[in-house]
Amino acid sequence: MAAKRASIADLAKELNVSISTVSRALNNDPNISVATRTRVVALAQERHYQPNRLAAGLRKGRSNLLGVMVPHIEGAFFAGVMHGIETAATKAGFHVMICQSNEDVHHEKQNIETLLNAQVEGILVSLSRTTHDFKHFEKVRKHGVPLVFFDRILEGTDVNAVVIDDHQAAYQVVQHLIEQGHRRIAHFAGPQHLNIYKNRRQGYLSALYTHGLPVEEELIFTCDMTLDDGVAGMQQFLGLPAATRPDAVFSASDFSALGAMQVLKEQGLRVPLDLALAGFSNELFTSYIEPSLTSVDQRCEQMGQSAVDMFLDMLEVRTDARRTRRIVLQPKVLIRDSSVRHPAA
Amino acid sequence: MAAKRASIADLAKELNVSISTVSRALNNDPNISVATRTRVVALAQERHYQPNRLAAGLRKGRSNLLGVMVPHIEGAFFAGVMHGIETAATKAGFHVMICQSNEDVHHEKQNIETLLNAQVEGILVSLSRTTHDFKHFEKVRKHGVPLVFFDRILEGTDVNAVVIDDHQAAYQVVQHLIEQGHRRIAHFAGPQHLNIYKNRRQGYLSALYTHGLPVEEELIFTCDMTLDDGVAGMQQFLGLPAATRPDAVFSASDFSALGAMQVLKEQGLRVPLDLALAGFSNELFTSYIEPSLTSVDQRCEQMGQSAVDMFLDMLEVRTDARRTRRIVLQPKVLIRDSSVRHPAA
DNA sequence: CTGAAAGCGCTAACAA
DNA sequence: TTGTTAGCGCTTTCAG
Repeated sequence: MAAKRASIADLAKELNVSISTVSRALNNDPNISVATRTRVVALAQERHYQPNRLAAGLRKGRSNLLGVMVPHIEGAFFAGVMHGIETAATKAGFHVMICQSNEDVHHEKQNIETLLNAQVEGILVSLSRTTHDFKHFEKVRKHGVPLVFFDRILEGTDVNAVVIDDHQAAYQVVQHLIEQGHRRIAHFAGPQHLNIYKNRRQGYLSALYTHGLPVEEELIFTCDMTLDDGVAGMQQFLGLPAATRPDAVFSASDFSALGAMQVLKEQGLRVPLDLALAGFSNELFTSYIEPSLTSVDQRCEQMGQSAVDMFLDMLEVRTDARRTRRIVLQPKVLIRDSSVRHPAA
Repeated sequence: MAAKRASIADLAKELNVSISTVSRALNNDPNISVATRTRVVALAQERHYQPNRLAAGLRKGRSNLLGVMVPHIEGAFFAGVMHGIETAATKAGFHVMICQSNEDVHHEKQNIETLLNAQVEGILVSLSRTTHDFKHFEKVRKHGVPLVFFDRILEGTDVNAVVIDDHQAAYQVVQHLIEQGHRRIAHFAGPQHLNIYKNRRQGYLSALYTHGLPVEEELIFTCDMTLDDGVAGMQQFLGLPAATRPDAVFSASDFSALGAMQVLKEQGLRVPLDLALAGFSNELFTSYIEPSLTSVDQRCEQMGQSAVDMFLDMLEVRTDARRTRRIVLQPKVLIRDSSVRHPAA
């Protein structure tokens, strides 16, 4: 079947008017009589006319495409951000083109190329875990394409970004742990070249410092934040002499916290009585496991929304692209059973 | 900054060759001398030339865009499918444009328009829960754009689709429950205009029938499959006279099963001892809650992959678009603690 | 209010 | 092997 799509030219011929008249009618140009507009619109409807965005885009130098690259789409966080982005972008008349880096710099580079020659008008990125340098993003700048990072950005770079206040969130979690009477608080830390893990670690350290607790290097386990890493980390902690063992663990990710919890259960240790636990990201399962896991809501939808807003701003004021901006969202600590010494009666 | 993007014409002028020569060099056309090709490629690199896909697409009547519409992106299932789609599409040289219907027919209609005039070359759809009729998809057919449904399709329609064998999966789950000694097996059923829920219900009924068990209408609770629905359903079952109460529940979704589990725990009832539970979808949390929840792996990645494959097929043999095809994937039942009477020692 | 015409960047005959 | 030319479908001056 595949009926050839009707074009503006087709409609024009059929109505005996010029191409530009049809175009105007269809684009709500004021310079056109109501009569002709009605005729045009009617026929367009009848012929199931669909404007060709490729052509319009080519002509106007716009594509109405917004590129998004995430490390992966699984998990509550990125799915939530994607939802926020999609909603905001659609409202602003943009289509969202999505791609995943699979936590791999190589993929990341390639995707940048791909997005660029799809003529996206902007790119929103959350870095892959294996990204240590920035060269592939220089190209984006050179092309004058607005670039907004969200959540994961490279430490020490000056880029437009929307992030949450990881430091503050970590600080609050650890402070809460201290208030619950814990004194030897351990930390599962992530790759320190990523802002998020660095800041969470700093927040952890700040809280200890402020409350006069010493920092014990042996209580900081740096890893990739998977469930298995959490298992390994907890096993390592349990291997310490009883006196130096932690009485609480603040993990920079929910998955590692879960791994730790599994180890504790296997060992017959009780959470939070024998050891308190807190994670990060408010993954769906944190509410459902037992005990429920204290975690941090990262405002994912809001983050997607803000990233799109920032992109739209940059689109308007292309000129002072020199000035970098940063939006910092306030996270929300969610206290749950895994960290409360005396659960409410 | 925003250096104007170099075009083929720019390169041509700078090299004193014709536009088509440059085009050929860049597209690996054999009809060109190695020397000129080298020169062209070199300059292209230096000028950070990016082909303009809008222009190429306009000319070739192709966009390299594949549209995907899902009800929402949260949850393990759709995220997994999206991953499969993105991977397969990228390999085939397509970009993925994503949009969500938010389980709302209205949105769904609108998104179809949007995708169509973005000139996508195909559309992959999983229906919104509130979709009861098909009109808005007729338009897609009329435009000759390949349309592939996955997972959720409308009952009684003849469309290209890739689904899992929900009937079979449900049958196996219920059979397993029967083998565990359960005799009064209840069912949380979803909206019956959707194939997936209808088939799961049929599978449930088949299993009962095959094993000589009666169907009790009061043991079938039809709802929207949310966590709250599961709570309500379980409460209703617990309200039945002791003698007619179910001893197992097969829920067509993990969330409802979880809701049921929560109610049981509150009531001090033990799973699976007092009542066995099974869900559907293999949501992440099903492995992590206690007891772990028996569920069904829907082969999400594979589904995405197959949907893209089907689309690619349709692209090639546009002619016999009359013949509809269906790919049926085999699901995998995951037996976990929530349904096993005597857990392995 | 309407039409003619140029051109966005690229590809693909057809010539040379 | 290279160049010339004609559009893909649309927007947008500039004339009328």
